Amino acid sequence: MVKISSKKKDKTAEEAILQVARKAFTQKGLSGARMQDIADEAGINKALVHYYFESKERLFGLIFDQEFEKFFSSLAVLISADLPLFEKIEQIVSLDIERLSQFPDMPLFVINEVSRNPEIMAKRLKQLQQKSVMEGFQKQINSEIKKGNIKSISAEQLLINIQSLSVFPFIAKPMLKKVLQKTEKDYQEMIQVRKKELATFIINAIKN
Amino acid sequence: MVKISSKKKDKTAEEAILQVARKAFTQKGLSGARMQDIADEAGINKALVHYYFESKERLFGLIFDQEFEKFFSSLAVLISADLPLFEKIEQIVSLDIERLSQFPDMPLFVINEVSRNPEIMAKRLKQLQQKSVMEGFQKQINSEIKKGNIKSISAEQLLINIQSLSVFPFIAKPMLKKVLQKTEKDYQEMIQVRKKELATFIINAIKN
DNA sequence: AATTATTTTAACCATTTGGTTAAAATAATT
DNA sequence: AATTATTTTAACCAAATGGTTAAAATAATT
Repeated sequence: MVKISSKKKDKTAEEAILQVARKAFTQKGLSGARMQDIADEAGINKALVHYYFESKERLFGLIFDQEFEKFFSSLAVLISADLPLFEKIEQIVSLDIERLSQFPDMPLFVINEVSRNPEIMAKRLKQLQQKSVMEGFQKQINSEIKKGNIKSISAEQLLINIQSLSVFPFIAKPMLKKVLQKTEKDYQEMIQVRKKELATFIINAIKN
Repeated sequence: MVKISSKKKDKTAEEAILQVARKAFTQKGLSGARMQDIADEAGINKALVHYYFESKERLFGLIFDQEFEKFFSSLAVLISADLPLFEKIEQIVSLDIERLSQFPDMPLFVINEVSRNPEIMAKRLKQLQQKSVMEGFQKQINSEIKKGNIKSISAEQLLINIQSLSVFPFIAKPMLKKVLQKTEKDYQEMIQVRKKELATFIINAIKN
């Protein structure tokens, strides 16, 4: 029988656990999340979590991999894309903010866990050939500098600037919300304004 | 006898605990830090930690207050200072990066704990009269816009941009270090370059 | 229908954790 | 020197935590 059957609305236990674990880990971190809570919220027994995922660390590892992927996926591709510099900046900012709006807990989670345990990145970063990506981007920038289109800047600093401007407002959201006394709706509107203005801000900063 | 006596090199137990606890909490967070570890590293008994600081939460609260203060202190003053806009931007960036170099763990710690428990800010933020500070800054910016010196931008967005560009490289340091394949020395040099270039970057972004 | 494999659970277990207590050591006061 | 107050410790404790085990429920296969 082709498995069209029975359950379909209620996802399998395995899926439920993953979904609940992601929420727990991204919000509370590795040390803050509780296996019992994950089991409870997934509506199953704690032993079943271990049955499917062995240990807290392994479950965490799976989640981390996926979130880490979200952080860097498509970014490397975009940086290497064959696009005019200013257009590339626009697309990176736009992509960043869309991605971050979709997964707001992701960057703080990844940054935190990498801070707690930097080694965790070693395995995950292998495939990304960062070096060639950065070199290519630097070439494009050097070319624009030589043409007199933009001021002198390193690919690294420009990239850090772009990511800082995109990511920080999501990482610091709860703090900024309080400091700026904004409601959730206000904050999201502010982010939308940013999405429009940020690329211009960056381009103005470097263009001659 | 005027207390010139005996101990002077070895700080009191209370001070030792605070120092060790700060390190533990800022590096591992509230849930990650262990009272036993704090006692061990301070070279005293765990009961003594409770004797001086009552509970983990209270000890944490003291540390948080101080780190929170570091985050915002002098910033509000500088924003309200009677300085030309561009000069003000230069000073804010400069102050930020010096402060962050001195307390590199502070921003991620504060952001994290506020994310975990936003209410924690309520009490601490009362005194800062943010509203008037922001309004004053907005006036200064509006004036510069009207004079045609800078492009249109809100005080909020400009401030978020400045803080993003300053703070993010410290928050994301372990990650960026790996991604950019930098040694500690390389990274610190990169930060120093930033300290010089950042104000210019921001000013270029807004000036006409 | 009987057997086998898979999924799920309840009941435990050892360790860790924040916290307490009562006594001991030390310092201050009389 | 004796008494009182403060600081420090060792030994506990209860709750929480990650993890295990053996049995029960369910699904798949024969």
